[in-house]
Amino acid sequence: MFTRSTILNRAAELLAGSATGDISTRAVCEAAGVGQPVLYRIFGDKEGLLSAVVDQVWDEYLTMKRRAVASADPLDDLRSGWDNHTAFALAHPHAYRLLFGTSLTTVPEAAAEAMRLLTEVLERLAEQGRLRMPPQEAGRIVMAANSGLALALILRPQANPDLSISPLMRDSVIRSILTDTEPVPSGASGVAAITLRAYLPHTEIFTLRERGLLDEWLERIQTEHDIS
Amino acid sequence: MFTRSTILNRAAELLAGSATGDISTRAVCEAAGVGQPVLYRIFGDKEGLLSAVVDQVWDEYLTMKRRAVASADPLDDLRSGWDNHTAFALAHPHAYRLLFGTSLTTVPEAAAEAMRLLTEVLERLAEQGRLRMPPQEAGRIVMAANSGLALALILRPQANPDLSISPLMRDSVIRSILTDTEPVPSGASGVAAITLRAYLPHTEIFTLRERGLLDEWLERIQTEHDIS
DNA sequence: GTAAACACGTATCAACGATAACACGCCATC
DNA sequence: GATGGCGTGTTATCGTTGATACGTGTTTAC
Repeated sequence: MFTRSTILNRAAELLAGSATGDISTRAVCEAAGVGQPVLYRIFGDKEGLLSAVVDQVWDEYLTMKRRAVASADPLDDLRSGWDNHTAFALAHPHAYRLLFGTSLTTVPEAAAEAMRLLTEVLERLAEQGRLRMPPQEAGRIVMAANSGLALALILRPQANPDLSISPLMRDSVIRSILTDTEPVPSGASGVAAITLRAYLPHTEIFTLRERGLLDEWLERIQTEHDIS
Repeated sequence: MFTRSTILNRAAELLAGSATGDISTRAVCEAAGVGQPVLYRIFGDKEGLLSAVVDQVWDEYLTMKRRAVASADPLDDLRSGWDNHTAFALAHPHAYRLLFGTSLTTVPEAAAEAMRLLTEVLERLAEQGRLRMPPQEAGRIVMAANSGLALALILRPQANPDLSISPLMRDSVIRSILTDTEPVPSGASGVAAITLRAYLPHTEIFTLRERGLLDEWLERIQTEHDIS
């Protein structure tokens, strides 16, 4: 499949160089030195071509992000992830708009992968007891906020001339999903178990047997973490 | 200017009824009973037509919002503004996507007007000393977050099947721009449940069945505390 | 050696955005 | 009252675009 990558590269170049973010299959085929039927046999559709282009452009960004080593504090990863996301959007505005601003019927891959990487970082935060909501919901919030800001920066630069809004919004959103407590690196689970064991007698949502078994399990977590 | 409003109404209907969010000037003219040159003399361009359609669709929403009486607490206005914004986006997905997801060169007035109304509410909050940043910056943050969420709900409904993410994100974003006047509502037990649920996949001290049941119970605690 | 499978280009279609050229009704001006 | 400008509409047409039918050359299997 040599022609496929050729078409993909030329299409990506034309998309990056276009003023409106729209490209024609004819121009792509002419740049790639092939006829139109070749393109349609490989990608089936113009939308199929655009989806493949978006996936390719995003892939280099996502592989770079995957390769990045997790730092000691997941909060740093969360912040740098936001900054990288925003920088990528500004560097590839058309590809970004195709992924986050239009409804391509066949592009779940890049978006799902980005969300997966984000959720990983958030789960590390949750393990430390610093997340005030489930990682999935926090991920949706961060992703929606980040993409909303990036689209605003791309599509309305005159209304958002100041790029410093990005770290400001980043820290605001991150603050809103975190607890106010300091990080508890290792003992978070044990502390959480203690907290819940103290809470159990005051709730009515469990039967006596459930409560008893839950208390046993929480105790098991607690002793696992050597908190006495 | 009777034909202008006729064309505008027919175009809005066709846009609302279209599957892809795209309409052709030919179809609009045929529905309005006029020739194409009429459309082009009035709106100059297809983009001019789309901008006018977006402005018209948004106008009914904005006038409704303008007419709404300011409540005693600007925080209530801010919350209802978020909810109305989201509801409008879901009710008019194509017009919304045209305004917040594409780069119409002839900028619709609607975006600036929506931002102005939002800033008014935020200025009332600032007067009460409850805003931790200038109203303009807070407005950009809230607008970017709200539009990002709305676009995600419109364009990726399968990834965001739960509409309850909207009030969750609303309160998170609002909390992040306000001064810390209110404590975390539910506090320790809910956070402890979240922490332990994130910890469960990484421990070996439970069997698969134990882990599954424990996760269910922790979820029950979490929802009982309704962290939002 | 022959036929089937495959890949590619030529020519073409239907739909689209946009425009030139012209036709009609209205109103102020002389 | 004739006339010229002006707003408003039509018909016919151009160039471009997404998409495809069809023929041709090449490779592969037996």
